[in-house]
Order: sequence, then structure tokens, then C-alpha cells
Amino acid sequence: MKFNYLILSWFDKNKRELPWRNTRNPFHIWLSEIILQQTRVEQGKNFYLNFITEFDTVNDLAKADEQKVLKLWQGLGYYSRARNLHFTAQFVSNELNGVFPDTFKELKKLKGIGDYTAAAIASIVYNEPVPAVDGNMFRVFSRYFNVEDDISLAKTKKVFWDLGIEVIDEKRPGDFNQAVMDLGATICLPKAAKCDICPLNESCEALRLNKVQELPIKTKKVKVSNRFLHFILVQNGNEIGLVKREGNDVWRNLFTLPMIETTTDLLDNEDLIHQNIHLDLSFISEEKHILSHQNLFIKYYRYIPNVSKIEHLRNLSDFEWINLNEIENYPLPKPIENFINYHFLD
DNA sequence: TAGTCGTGGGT
DNA sequence: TACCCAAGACT
Repeated sequence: MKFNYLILSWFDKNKRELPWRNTRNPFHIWLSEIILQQTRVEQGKNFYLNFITEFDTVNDLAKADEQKVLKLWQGLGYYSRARNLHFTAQFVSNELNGVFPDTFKELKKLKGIGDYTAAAIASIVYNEPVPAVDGNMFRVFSRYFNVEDDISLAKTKKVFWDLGIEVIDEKRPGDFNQAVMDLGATICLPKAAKCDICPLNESCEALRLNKVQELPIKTKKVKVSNRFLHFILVQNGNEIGLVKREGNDVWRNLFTLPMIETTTDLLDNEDLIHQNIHLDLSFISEEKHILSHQNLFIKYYRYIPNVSKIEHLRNLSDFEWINLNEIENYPLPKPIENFINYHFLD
């Protein structure tokens, strides 16, 4: 078919040289695909290199503490990826004798591996002709074939999967999937598509119909909420208080300073009394930290150590004293990492 | 299913 | 500035 001939010819001459290319080690391909979920190549590259430097095999990763894995993941975001990565490493190491499943169907059963990642691994490592339906594929296919289905609806994924099954190159499925992603990442861009240099520009339906800007169609928008977080620096000599975050919320299993959350940006006596505590806090700084789905209005305060009151602080949250020399072992959210670096580490 | 999970870059 | 988007998965 014309589509895969054109895109594979382009890929053979223009593919990006990346650290996880030129290998079919399933551990390496799996790791790279998890890192690259919702993440740009340039952001994920060093994380991939750090992980394979630290862990030679899936068994090595399985033996590590979750906290160490999260620390290596610090700064990359979507930390459930790291927790699931570690969980699946242990499952493969302990239950599958360290050997990855070799089919799309079996790969998809592993925690953290969905349709996209299973297809990517199965096609790249095991030559299974299954389409990797990701954001690039939505964009390239919706434009080339003029598909007007709303990609923000879950059911639309099947439309693109079926189209991918029809079109995919049966002899080179891994290269085909990577070619689609490379084209989407470098030529068929969301806002400023480079149609003038696109290898598919003579047969692209969206270009012919002047619909490149409209496709793909995506109607649903994420609703963003506002949260007001007050972090309290509790310091005693070379030690500071840290809390491990629990529950179903952002930054699960990462560490922060002790925190009080309020419904407005004011932290007043009422909030403190409600926490059954009264503190002497001095304001340090504030910032706005933007997540994909939340605006975090963050303020930092210092608590001046007072022997008679330190016990009261334990009511605030069950923090533990951490020596600053050991902070390198504790995974921190970006704002806390920045705060600690600014105040304590050069 | 629709909402929830980070961070950084581009426009 | 505010918004969109990035090799998505989970619940």
C-alpha cells in the first residue's frame, strides 16, 4: 500500500537516533515505552539512560526498593508509572522467571501496560503486526485518511485500531509504528504541521481538503481545579521534617514538607485551631505550580524551633526527621525539590 | 465512562 | 497569559 511504502521509505532515511533504538531487549524496550508515556523524547532520554545504568536486567529492578525507583523517577511526573514499573518487574522476575511475555495479549495483562504499550513492545521486539495507537497515530491517521471521529471519546480508539490493522506493514510492524510516531513528532505536528516537506503530502486527504488544522477532532477538555497548599519547614539543626504522602492523591509515596491544605489561599488561625495546634510561622515564599488537572497555589513557611512546642507539631502530621545529608534517598515532588535545593543545597 | 494521575515546552 | 499537548493507564 502507498501509505506504508511512503512512510517506511521516509523512516529509513530520516529516523531519529535514540538510545532505545538498535536494541530488541524487551526490558529496555519496555522501560523506554513506560518512560515515554505522555512524555517528550527529550525529557525522557536521560531518565532512560539513568535507569539502564542503575539496572542491568528486570531482576535487578525487581530487587530494588520502591523508594529508590521513585527517586530515579523524580522529576518525570505521573509517578504511578514508576510504582507499576517496579510492581511488574517483581512479577516478571518472580512469577515469570525473569522472561517477558512475547505476545500483545499477554503483555497487556501486566500492570502499567495498556493497548499502546503492549502493541509497541509486541511489534518492536516480537514482530507482531499490531498498531501502536498513541497521540501521534491519532494525528497522522486522522489527517491522512480524513477520520473525523472525536479522539477524546474512548470508543474512538477502536476506529483507529481497526484502521491500523488494515494498513500496518506485516513484515516490519515495529518500524511501521515507530515511523508513524517519528512523523507525528517531527513533521505532522499538532499546530504547525510541516506539510511542505512531508513525504505523504501528495496523498494526504486532510491536506487536499485543507483540513490539517482541524484534525484530529478533540472536543473534551480537562477541568482544572484550584488547591491551596501550605508547606511548613520544620528544621532542627541539620534535620528537617518530611512526610510520606499516602492515599489517592498526587505524588503518592513521595515525600513533602509537613502540609496544611485550605480552601482559600489564606492560612489563618481558624485552620490551625482546626488542626488543634497553634504555631509561630513566618512566611518564606509562594509559587503557583501547574499540574495537568490542578493549579497548586503553594506557600512556604518556616517554623522556628521551640522545644516546648515541637511536640505539638506531631499533631500537624506524622513527619519524620530527615538529615539533609540523606535527602538524596527521598523522592520529592518538583516544587519541594526546588525549595530544598534553593535553601539547603548550593 | 469520565476523572485522575506531573512536568515541561510551544504558541 | 492561558491554553494545548506529549510514545497513556488506571479506576
